[in-house]
Amino acid sequence: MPELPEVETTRRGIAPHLLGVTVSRVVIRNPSLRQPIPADLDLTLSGRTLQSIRRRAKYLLLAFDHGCLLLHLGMSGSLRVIGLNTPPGKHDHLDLEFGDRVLRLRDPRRFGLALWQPGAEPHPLLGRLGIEPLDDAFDGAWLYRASRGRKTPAKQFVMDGHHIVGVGNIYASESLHSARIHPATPIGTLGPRRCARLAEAIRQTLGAAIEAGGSTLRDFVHSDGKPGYFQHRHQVYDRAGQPCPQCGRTIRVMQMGQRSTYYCPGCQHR
DNA sequence: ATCGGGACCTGCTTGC
DNA sequence: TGCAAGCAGGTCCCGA
Repeated sequence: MPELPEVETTRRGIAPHLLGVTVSRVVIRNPSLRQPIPADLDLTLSGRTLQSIRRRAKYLLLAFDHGCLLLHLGMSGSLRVIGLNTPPGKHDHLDLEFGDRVLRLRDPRRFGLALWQPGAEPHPLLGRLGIEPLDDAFDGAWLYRASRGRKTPAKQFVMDGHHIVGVGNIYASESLHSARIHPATPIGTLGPRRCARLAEAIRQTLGAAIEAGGSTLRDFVHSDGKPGYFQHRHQVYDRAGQPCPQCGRTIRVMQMGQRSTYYCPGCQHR
């Protein structure tokens, strides 16, 4: 499920219900995520008060005074705040109980993560992450500098979290379409103006999706509904064979780096 | 150093 | 209707 907009929507959805509240118990039903959930997490967190929830890339960082719980939703994860004693489903692997409410992690494919990082140091997994696309520092000049000499296709570059974080398969296709750049264009061949267009398209696409997600925040608790932006009509993603909303040409799909890549042969050029 | 491919998992859709 | 193949929004690790 989650690309950056859903992770950010999740953060905003759960934070008001949990900030400043003390963990009463941790229940691990199935520790087998991409890495095992630490078996002693109950011991680590019980009695501790949640200080903040931040996001870095697609990681959610739940900070306590003695360390930080890292959550990642992988391909299929989701988090809900529900009432205590709500019966768990088959793929509800982890509960953080906060008195009368529960933060529940569901993840059918189990590509997610729940890891504990003691102390104030950031977890090593965060060490090699690229720039946040919504940071002021991310702009056309940054992209131009970072991409010189590279032959990687533009789509793979913007999806590589060591360069730019949070741009997943959907928003990579959408951003490139918005910037009118063919996904296979070697990133290093883009000039300053196309770099500026692409950077702006990424910021704009992600920003709009977060805003759309915000419209469903009030339903976030007790709900299994998908965030609003997910019902939103994408311009090219998952629309192969349909007409491009911009120019009417037929949208195509190709494989790039094992992922389906949607583009419009009319709008997007190398 | 950079890049591509395989690996990790389950569930849903598609096609025979 | 049943079954197998193919595909899905992420990331890490390996080898060329």
